[in-house]
Amino acid sequence: MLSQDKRNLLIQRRREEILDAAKLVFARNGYRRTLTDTIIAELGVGKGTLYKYFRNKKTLFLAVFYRGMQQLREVIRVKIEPITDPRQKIINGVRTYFEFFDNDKELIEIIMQVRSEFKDEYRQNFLEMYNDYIGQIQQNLKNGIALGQFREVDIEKTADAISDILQGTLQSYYILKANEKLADKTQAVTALLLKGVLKISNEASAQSRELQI
Amino acid sequence: MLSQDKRNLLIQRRREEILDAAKLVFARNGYRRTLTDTIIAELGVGKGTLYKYFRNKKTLFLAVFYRGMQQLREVIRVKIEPITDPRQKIINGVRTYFEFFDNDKELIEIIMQVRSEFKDEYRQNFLEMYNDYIGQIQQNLKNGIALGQFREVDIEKTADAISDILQGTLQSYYILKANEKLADKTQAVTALLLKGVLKISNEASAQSRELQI
Amino acid sequence: MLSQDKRNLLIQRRREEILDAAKLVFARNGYRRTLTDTIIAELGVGKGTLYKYFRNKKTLFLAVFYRGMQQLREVIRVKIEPITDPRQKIINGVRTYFEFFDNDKELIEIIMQVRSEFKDEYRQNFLEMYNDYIGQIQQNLKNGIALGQFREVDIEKTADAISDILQGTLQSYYILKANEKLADKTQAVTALLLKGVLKISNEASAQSRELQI
Amino acid sequence: MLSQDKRNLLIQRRREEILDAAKLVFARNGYRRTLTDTIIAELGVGKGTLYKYFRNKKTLFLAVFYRGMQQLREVIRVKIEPITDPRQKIINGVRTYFEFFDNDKELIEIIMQVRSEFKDEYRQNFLEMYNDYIGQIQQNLKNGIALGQFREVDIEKTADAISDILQGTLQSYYILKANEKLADKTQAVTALLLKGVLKISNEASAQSRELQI
DNA sequence: AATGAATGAGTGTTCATTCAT
DNA sequence: AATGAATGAACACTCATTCAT
Repeated sequence: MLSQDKRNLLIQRRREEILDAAKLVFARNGYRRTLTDTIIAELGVGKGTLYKYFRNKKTLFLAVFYRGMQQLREVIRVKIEPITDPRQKIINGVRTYFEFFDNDKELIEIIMQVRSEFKDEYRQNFLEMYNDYIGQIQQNLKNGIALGQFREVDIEKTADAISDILQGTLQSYYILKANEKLADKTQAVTALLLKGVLKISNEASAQSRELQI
Repeated sequence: MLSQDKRNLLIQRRREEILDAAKLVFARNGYRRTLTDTIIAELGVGKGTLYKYFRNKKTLFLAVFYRGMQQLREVIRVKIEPITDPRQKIINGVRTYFEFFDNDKELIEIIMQVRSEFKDEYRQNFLEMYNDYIGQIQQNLKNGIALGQFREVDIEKTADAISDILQGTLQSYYILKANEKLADKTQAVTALLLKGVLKISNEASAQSRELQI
Repeated sequence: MLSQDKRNLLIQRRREEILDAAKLVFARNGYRRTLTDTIIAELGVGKGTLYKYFRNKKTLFLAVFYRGMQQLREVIRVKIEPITDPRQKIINGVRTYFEFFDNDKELIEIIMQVRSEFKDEYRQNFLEMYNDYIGQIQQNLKNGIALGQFREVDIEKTADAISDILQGTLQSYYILKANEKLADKTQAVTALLLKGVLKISNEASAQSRELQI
Repeated sequence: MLSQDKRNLLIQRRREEILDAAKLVFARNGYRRTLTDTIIAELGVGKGTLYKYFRNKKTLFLAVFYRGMQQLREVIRVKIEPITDPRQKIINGVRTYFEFFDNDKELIEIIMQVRSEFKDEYRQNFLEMYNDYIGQIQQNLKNGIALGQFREVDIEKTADAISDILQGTLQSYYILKANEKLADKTQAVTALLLKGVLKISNEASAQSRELQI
């Protein structure tokens, strides 16, 4: 009889193995086209084992997603939260976000699948991330404005827009399966976020009053 | 007996009716959860009729999608292509894009579904739109730079980033089902695209060289 | 296009065919051991057809049961209800009940299966039959007593006991698969119900007061 | 190290504990719906232990049943066999039978389950009980007739009918889950068995010849 | 041309039983 | 002797598509 500790360790390890195999197969085939048979074949375990660890296919799939989101949160917490300079925070935030997904491309597929297959679950998770993520962007904008670095933008809407450009970049990367790395887009995205396309902001700002927005 | 023309007209009308009903049901339930039975119930025709007009469920779904994309292209062609001033083109482009989807929210759902269910078909369509859409953004950036309005940005990557922010905005709108209109985001998105968040671009630009990007 | 009437007729006929095949297979193998595949093989139709007519296996099984109970009720209504003489009603009632099941032995199996697999559904049906069945036995006892034919028995409990002897006979017949007919038991059962085993009731009755009951 | 005797005693005790837990769970949920997991949870032992004592679920279930039948036989042997007066034997037999099941209601559920799930095993057991049970009823009828207490009934069929009324009473009690005790039915059942419903047997007997049986 | 009854391939999930520790 | 993690055979049910009328 194994000690309880050893047993728990093995169970935990097995759980992770299942999540790894499932992530691989779900990312390759999509949620619907993935057969539980394919996952267990990948794993080399019996079907009962799968169902011992996860109640059903949906639960397994969402567990893969939640684990990924947890890992993203952790990276944000470690690499981005400590940064205090608002400009630097945007720059590093964008790069870190992109690098995270460069290192875990399967997770992009998983996220896209969750969005369309389990919109409710995705929405809830998305809202939960507001604190760690959009909330932080908002705070960063506030800090930048207070320090005189940033223009007095509409904080909420601008934070949304910044979040959206990241999501959108991920999305188009997912669709086009570009061979380049996401992180290669850091420069262009960051420059756009920080400086926009206009040559001289102030002047542009003056002129834009004449423009019909 | 109807004349051939009249018959064709009727057939065309019936085809549109089917697409309308299918769009409604697909948007409401998603592609997978939509039953052909639900579509014909919405239509009030027999199942054979559906299959007379569309080879299968997938074809019908993609036809709904293609029709929507065609309509978007048409709007872009009429409302955006004629604009020559680069700044104005960005501003109006964003607004027009958002207003188009405010007027056809079901299409947002359809697009999101196509993306995850039929990635290949979506990719192909996406690439086809490059000429009308990303290609136009690139041309606009070139024009703006030539006219001295825009900074000398990396045209391809910046165009991608602009496209991504629109896609991302659509995406987050889709997820959060915000009650506000998409068009309400025009100001914030446009300001970000044009001016970025930095207070004084040139100065910021100078400083950013010190920043680690 | 078939007329609506003709269509309904065909649907009704098909429904009955399915019930017949299902009764055969359920009676032969029992509810649990019956595969839907076996039923459709017996029928020679596709599986979808089965599920078009009956929502699931349980519904189909209970439909077989309910149809049988309906037929029993009908036989009781036609052959037993009209009888007015209390003694004759008991005699004919027992015989009719036994003959009904001699003519539909599969139904005995179905009833036994329902009892143990779907006790709740059986109980409800049993209670519903009280009006047509136990209620009638009670009324018959009352009439017999009023006419001076019957002793002044406890009507409710005696009616239950009469019902129980019929159920029990069915039950033991089911278990022992006797080759003889149920109806052959009519004489013995009826004699017991009417006269008991004692030689002279009155005397016995007197004596039985001394007995410890 | 335990002595062989002590070990055997422990094994025997453990076996009884398993049977007790299994009876409880089988009676509560029925054979099919009972999971071996539920039984071991009730017991607080591992699954391997269960299978050490009983080859499989069916064997365990039938062991519960056989133990109950054995106990019934023992009660009959002790309480009924010694009775010599035929009338008293019927009266006490019915009461003893009912009281036995009042004291072990779970066994009623077990018996009903065995009947429909393992008809063959039940039939065999039923036949084995003929000697102790139906055989005894037949002998009692013979004795009653010889003593002049009982009418000259068809011994086999009447014995069957008497057995059937007991089975049927058990059955309807099982279905209706009456709150009253089975033993409360003794009077009505016994009266029916002994005296029937007719007021004056002899006269009735005469008249019944005119009746169509 | 329109209908809708019939089809049947495809798949997630359960749970009794085994056996390595 | 006892454990409980692992097993995998078994099976009900769905729904896009067809085709006879």
